[in-house]
Amino acid sequence: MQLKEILFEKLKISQEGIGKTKTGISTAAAELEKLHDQHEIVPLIEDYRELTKLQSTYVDALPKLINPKTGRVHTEFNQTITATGRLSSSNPNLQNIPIRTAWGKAIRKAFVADRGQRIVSADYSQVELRVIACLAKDKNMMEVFKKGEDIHATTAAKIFEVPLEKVDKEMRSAAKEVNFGVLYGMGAYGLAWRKKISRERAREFIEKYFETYKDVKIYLDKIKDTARDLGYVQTLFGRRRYLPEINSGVAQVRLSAERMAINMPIQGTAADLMKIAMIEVYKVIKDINQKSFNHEIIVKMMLQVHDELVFEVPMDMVEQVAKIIDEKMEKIHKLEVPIKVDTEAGKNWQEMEELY
DNA sequence: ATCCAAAGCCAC
DNA sequence: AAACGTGGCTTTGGAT
Ligand SMILES: Nc1nc2c(ncn2[C@H]2C[C@H](O)[C@@H](COP(=O)(O)OP(=O)(O)OP(=O)(O)O)O2)c(=O)[nH]1
Ligand SMILES: [Mn+2]
Ligand SMILES: [Mn+2]
Repeated sequence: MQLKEILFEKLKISQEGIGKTKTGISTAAAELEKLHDQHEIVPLIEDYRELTKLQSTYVDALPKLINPKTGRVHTEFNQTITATGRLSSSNPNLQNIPIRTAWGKAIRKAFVADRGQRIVSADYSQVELRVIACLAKDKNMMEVFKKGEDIHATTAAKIFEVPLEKVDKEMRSAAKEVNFGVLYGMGAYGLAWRKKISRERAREFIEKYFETYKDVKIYLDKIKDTARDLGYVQTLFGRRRYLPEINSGVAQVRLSAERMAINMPIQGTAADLMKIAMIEVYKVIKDINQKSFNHEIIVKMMLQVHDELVFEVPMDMVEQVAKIIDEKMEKIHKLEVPIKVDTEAGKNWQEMEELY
């Protein structure tokens, strides 16, 4: 029995303003939120959805996949799946471990370092914004990064209408969706719907965004033009994505291809930078391990999460190793803006403390 | 028993 | 007027 039948047929809750799917009425989380106060069952369904998702995908699944020999969960990193050059992870996917909600954080906390070890994580700061600032040679955006400012935080202050100092981690995270969404072609309608703001405010935000970063706008338009001419787009390092549908006569298909076209060079360049960084970081880690007692592998590169590398490091080496990794990643390729990496360490993947 | 599409949702 | 992108996993319901 489907949830939509219960809500809209049995309980006869109004369908006013509720979005549709191909087959009927949507019961997605954002739509349920609208019904939150319409019936006492709705908040319970929202909680149920979150909990069963986390239970089935992570709590039930991951412990079964612990390798008895290593005591660890091992993933596969796929190198030839994505259209942009990113890796993907499967069986299980360890690139989508929860972090957002309280229960999600509890799951992430289960990823712990071995005895005497610490988890070290190094994540590129605002990575695709830095990449696009360079590719577009956008004066204003490059200036922002040279000054060491934070566009996610700035956007959060605007969307939530609070002073910059009042922006917390959760608000900053929510602002990422706005920054990347707007960049990659989100409309005023979509922005208003996602952020629960008026269409007018959304429209104004997008307009000012591209007014502020007008070279970005010009650059994105130029990518579409060259995609139409050549039939492909490419990253800074020449990785290509072919997009034959960019010249489709069907507007929906063509516009979709245009959004793919503007995203790929940015997401792909960030992926290229990370892949090069992984090779270089591996080399220095290998050197460190070769100098260890009995050439034992003591520093381990464990995971890649698109713009983040996760390591296991002996606790007495954390500061030294983190510094080497951090510098290698930041200097991986000379761009016209500084590339910043945020490095953290902790006993588990949830309770991490920033280094330096 | 196996495959498939759709909806929904986790992450970057 | 509309229209962020990239993935993978689970559940459901239907078909082979
Ligand atoms: N199109 C799109 N790309 C996203 C989204 N979320 C993340 N990304 C991409 C762009 C980010 O630069 C990149 C890495 O994600 P992060 O969570 O590390 O964010 P970012 O590096 O921008 O900020 P940070 O300083 O690390 O908190 O992944 C999204 O909602 N839409
Ligand atoms: Mn990042
Ligand atoms: Mn990240």
